[in-house]
Amino acid sequence: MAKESLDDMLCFSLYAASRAVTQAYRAVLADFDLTYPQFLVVISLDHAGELSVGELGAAMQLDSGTLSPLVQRLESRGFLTRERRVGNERVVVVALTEAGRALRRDVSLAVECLPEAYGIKRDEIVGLLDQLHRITVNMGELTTSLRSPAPA
Amino acid sequence: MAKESLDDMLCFSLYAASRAVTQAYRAVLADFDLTYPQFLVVISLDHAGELSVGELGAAMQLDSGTLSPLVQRLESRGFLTRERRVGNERVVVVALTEAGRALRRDVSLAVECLPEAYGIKRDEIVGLLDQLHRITVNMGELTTSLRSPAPA
DNA sequence: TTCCATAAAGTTGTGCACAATCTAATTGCG
DNA sequence: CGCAATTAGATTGTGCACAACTTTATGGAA
Repeated sequence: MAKESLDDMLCFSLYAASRAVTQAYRAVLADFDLTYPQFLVVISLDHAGELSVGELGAAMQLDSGTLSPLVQRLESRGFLTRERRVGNERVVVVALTEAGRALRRDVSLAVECLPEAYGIKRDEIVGLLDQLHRITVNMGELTTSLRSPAPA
Repeated sequence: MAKESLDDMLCFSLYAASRAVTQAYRAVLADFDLTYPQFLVVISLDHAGELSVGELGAAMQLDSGTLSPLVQRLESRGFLTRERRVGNERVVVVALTEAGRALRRDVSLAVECLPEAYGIKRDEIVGLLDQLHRITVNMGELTTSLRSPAPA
């Protein structure tokens, strides 16, 4: 064995599929000058109402190093507000503005057509989502254990 | 409907799973000072013997804007050679050096343990790879058609 | 109350992704 | 041949991802 090609490696198939999907979203989101991660932030905030930067990071699996500048860019364009929580000034709470909610509505309509084009049958989707979640959880735990010191 | 959370969106589940897997690889590859895309280049070259930058791009689905600097970094560390093809000086042919092949062997051993940790049963893998390939192909075509002008 | 550990977000630096542009080599057509 | 169109890579600029570090705020414990 060994010498397998990239297409037989699950890690690469995931990497390629994720980028292909993101590119399709990018093509649609370009009309709104939104990047794909920015789109995810808008979706999350519309869903949750308001979230701290940390909660947003938990939802998207991203740290403040990625989210802070991303959220600042969306704030500077008027799509969301950032304010420190009274009683705990460390926490920055983020919420959509009315312009942000309008954007969410317009963008949702525009991307609605994309999931149909996956070529995945409706009855395959639930199983696929479950497999992807398992991979995400298991790899997250593995990464954590790889970084921890070996058992004392 | 609408108002669904990120975890129910296939695009996000793919994005999260891909990053989680890449992070596990990163934790292992750190010992070799290799990034995940650099690892994929080493695998591809070991598999194919030698490839032009364009062929490497076709295999990895990346353009020269990403590959050129990446390949140059690997060349500067002595893992591969870059030379223009005689008879067509536009083409740059890339191949592993002996050091590159040795790196491939060492890295392969180190990452061998990762696929077992996905938590995906052996008999699920083939179907999952097939679904991911379908998504990659279908989204690639959709992106192309979204960028082309409407049918004349 | 003072001080230290912890927590949350922001900052900095590197390397991808990708669009857009540029340069140079090649092809082909008049 | 002469030269416009094409092709292959490289370059430039923006924005993510992520590690490492800094800043500021909070919460205890002595």
